[in-house]
Order: sequence, then structure tokens, then C-alpha cells
Amino acid sequence: MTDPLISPPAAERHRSADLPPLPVTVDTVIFTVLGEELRVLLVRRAESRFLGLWSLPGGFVRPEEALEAAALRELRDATGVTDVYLEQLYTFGDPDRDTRGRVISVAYVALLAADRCPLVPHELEAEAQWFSVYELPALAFDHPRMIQSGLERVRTKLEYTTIGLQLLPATFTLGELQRLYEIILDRRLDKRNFRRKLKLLELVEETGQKRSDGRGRPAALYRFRRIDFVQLRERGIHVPF
Amino acid sequence: MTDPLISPPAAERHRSADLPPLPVTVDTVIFTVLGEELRVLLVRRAESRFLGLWSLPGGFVRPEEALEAAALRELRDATGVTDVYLEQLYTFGDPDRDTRGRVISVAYVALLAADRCPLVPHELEAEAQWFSVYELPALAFDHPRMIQSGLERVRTKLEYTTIGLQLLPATFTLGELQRLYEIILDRRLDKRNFRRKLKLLELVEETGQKRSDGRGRPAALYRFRRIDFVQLRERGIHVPF
DNA sequence: GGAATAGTGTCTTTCAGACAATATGTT
DNA sequence: AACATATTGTCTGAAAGACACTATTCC
Repeated sequence: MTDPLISPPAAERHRSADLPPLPVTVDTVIFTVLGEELRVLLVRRAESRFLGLWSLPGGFVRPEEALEAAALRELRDATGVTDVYLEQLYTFGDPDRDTRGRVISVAYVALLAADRCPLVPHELEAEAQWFSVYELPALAFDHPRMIQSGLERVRTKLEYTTIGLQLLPATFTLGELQRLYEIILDRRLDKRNFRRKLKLLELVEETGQKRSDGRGRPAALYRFRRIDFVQLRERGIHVPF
Repeated sequence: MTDPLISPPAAERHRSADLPPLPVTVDTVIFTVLGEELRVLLVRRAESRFLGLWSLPGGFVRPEEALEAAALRELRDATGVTDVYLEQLYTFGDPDRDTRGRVISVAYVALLAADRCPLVPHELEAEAQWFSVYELPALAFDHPRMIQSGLERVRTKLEYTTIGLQLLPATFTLGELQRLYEIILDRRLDKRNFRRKLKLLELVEETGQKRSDGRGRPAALYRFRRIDFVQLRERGIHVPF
């Protein structure tokens, strides 16, 4: 049905080392849940060619820099945050994806708890903003695809990993945790079923304290249990951190 | 807790366009199930620096070539096969992953049905071979990691997608399909449970023919049903082709 | 007491896993 | 008849989904 094995001479197989190298960038889809909305950080492009368009924080990879290190550096430059959950998403390399010329972009997904989100000062609002994923402005390049792809990744992994825990402060109520899930998944969850599953997973434990926001019954505060990762994996739960 | 938003001047954010571009390659972990074993195709390196080492088929991406197109081209050059299931795996970019210097490698996973595998003629056995994933020779670069990573991807997706169907000929028996799964997952499956699930999924249908290999009761031949992908996705089954 | 939110238990259905006997072909 | 492989159904336990009432705090 197919040709027999064809093995070109090594000289031909590796002559390609002569081929010109390519510009490589990293772009990060960084999510947070802020104000009851799932948001993504966008920065304003200042290049004349894309003036007015927003884009994901990112930039070129330096010659001796690991990809993830480049993503972290760009994120630090854009937000001041250093300790962020980061996961490689996909590499976009279509020849015409960047109108400036051929650029390979390694996309990452990052998650940042709302209480660690840098507040955007008024004078910088024109430079960077947290946008609802449902109300995105005009975006440069193929960044809409990247965001879509990142969103799917986060939603999928939310259900079988513990990445959701990246998005909450050190202590939280079960109601807050459930709302987090509802906001990301964009659907309502049953309170009792949600809590039953949490109890089964044994991922969180009570701190013993309660929090009252002034109205209604105060809720118990929880924290994440520090569990042996190996043990979690054995229980079929993926732990990405 | 973290610094307020810091947004460097655009000039600084994009001055990195001055940074030297990087060599970008694609490498493909191509699997098949042949002779009751899960195998991966390796090619012999002829560069003096890595003489004697085997490596995954791959090569440099051309200036105007999409990443997937580059992977397909290298695969065609190495095997003669053109119509292959291909899926991006991960991008490896550590500065020291390639001893020749800094090279970014976009890794792909491919699946090829045994009846479409190019047979390796004797005079070429030194050039390319299908190796059992459990008996790999000395490999160049970080290719062991790539193979490991590809193996995990295939095993994971085998359970919730239809990629397994890529590895069988047009018609097959349920016994063959089950053996395929057992070989990839490296564990025994219960025959009745396996068939029950298959029936539930409605992915395959009888052709009406039977195949006898001379001993034992002849088995019914099946083929894949052509199902609406949308319909499958609604049933929670991922269809990667 | 009313408003608001937190907290809790049961029933039903579905799916996964364990398990063995019968059917159909060959020699 | 002996052999080899194909085909089929039941029981059990775990988890998911649907569903409503009581508890605590603040005003």
C-alpha cells in the first residue's frame, strides 16, 4: 500500500542545519477569577503596526533561556508576579500566523489567584487589563485561538486535577470554591454533590475558623491539605504542581 | 503580596525582535503495533558526532513550512507513508537538550497501522528500524523523554478517544482490537467487559464476514462505523481525526 | 421574625470490575 | 472426539446526578 522504507542519505537529512533559524516567542494565557468572572490578562500593543490591538503577554525567547523561563520572565515583566502555576499549552507555528513574518509561538497557560492579581493602576489601564473571557477586545495575531485553547485546557483539567486550587487564596470557604468551579465551567453545580466529592477526595481540611461577610450564616474556612503527590496519583488524581 | 502591575515601555518589550532566531526542528514519535509489540520507529544517526546512536525521525522546519507539514514531510522521507494520524505532543526547548547547540524541538506523536508500516529491507536495517518500546537502543538528545511522553499520551488518549482505531486495518476482529489495547496499555483486559463497552459506544459494526486463521472458531470481522463527530463529542467521546 | 447564606442525607441510575459456561470452527 | 478460539450475561460495588429541608447569623 505504501512505499518501502526510504531513508535519504544522512547528508541530505541533516543538511537542513543550513536552513535559517526562526524567531521563537512565548505567549501566556493567564487566567484569574475576579469579580465573579473568568478573566484573562491582556496587554496593549504599542507597535505601530498593531496600535490599539490587545495581545497576550509574551515575547521572544532569549538564546540561552528555557521556554518556561522565558514565559515566567515575560509574565513577571507584565505583572510583577513570580510564583505562578504555568503549563505548556501548544505551539503555534503556521507561517502566516504573525503578520510581521514567520514566528513560532510556544503558548503557555497560567493561573493566578485573585488575591495575587496585580491591581491595574488607573494610569496603566491603557497598558494592561484583566478582560472577561466572554468580552474580549480585538486581539492581535492568532491570540483568540490561543485563549480558546487555553480555556478548553483549564476546563478539562479542572475536572480531573487540582489546578483549581491555584486560583484561591490560602483559606477559603466551600462556597467560594464551588463558585470558582461554576465560573470557570460556566454552569451551576449541585451544592451537596460538590461537597460530597470534595470530602471523598480529602483535598481540603477545615482551619477551625469561620468567616462572616455580614449577612447570612458564617462559613467555615478551609485550607488545602498537603498530600503526598504519589498517593494522589495512585488515586487517579492528577496533581500538576 | 506582589508588586503592582509593571508594564515596561513597548520599546523594551519588543526590542527582543533583535534577538537571534533559533533553530527549530520537529521530531516524531511514531508508534505501531507489530508482532504483538508496541514499537516506535527509529533512524540511525549518521553524523559523526552521534555515530551509532538512534534517534526519532525529524529535522529542521523550513522557513515557510507549517510545523505539522514539516513533521509529515520528515515522516514521508523516513517511511514513504503520507496519510498518517499526527498530533502535536510537546515542545522541548531546554538550552542544553541538544549537544550541537540550542535547538527547539516540537515533538509529534504519530500512529500507523501495522499493515501500512513500511517493511524494512535487509540492506536498510542499519538505517531505520521498528523497536519495541521496552527494548530501546541508545538514543540521541532527549529522545528517551520524548518517547516516554508520547507513550503516556497514547495510553491516556486510548482510553477516552478513538485513536486506537488508527492502528488497525480496515477490517478486524474484536479479538484483534482487544489485543491492540492490551499491548498498548501493557495489561490484560476482560473480554466481556471490553465487548460490552464497545457495544455501548457503537463505534464498530459487523461486516457480515468472518475470518478463520485455521484454528479455533472463526471470528466475525468488524469495521469502524462512520459516525457524526459532533454526535460523538456530545457523548463525551473525543475524536481526534 | 425575616432575610441571607451554610450545611446536611437519600434515592436512583450508571458504569466498572469480577467472574464461567456455551458455541463454532478445525484436525 | 479433542482442540482452539469466539461469543455471551449476571452480580456487585462505586460514583454521579437529582432532589429539600434544617441551621446559624445579622438586621
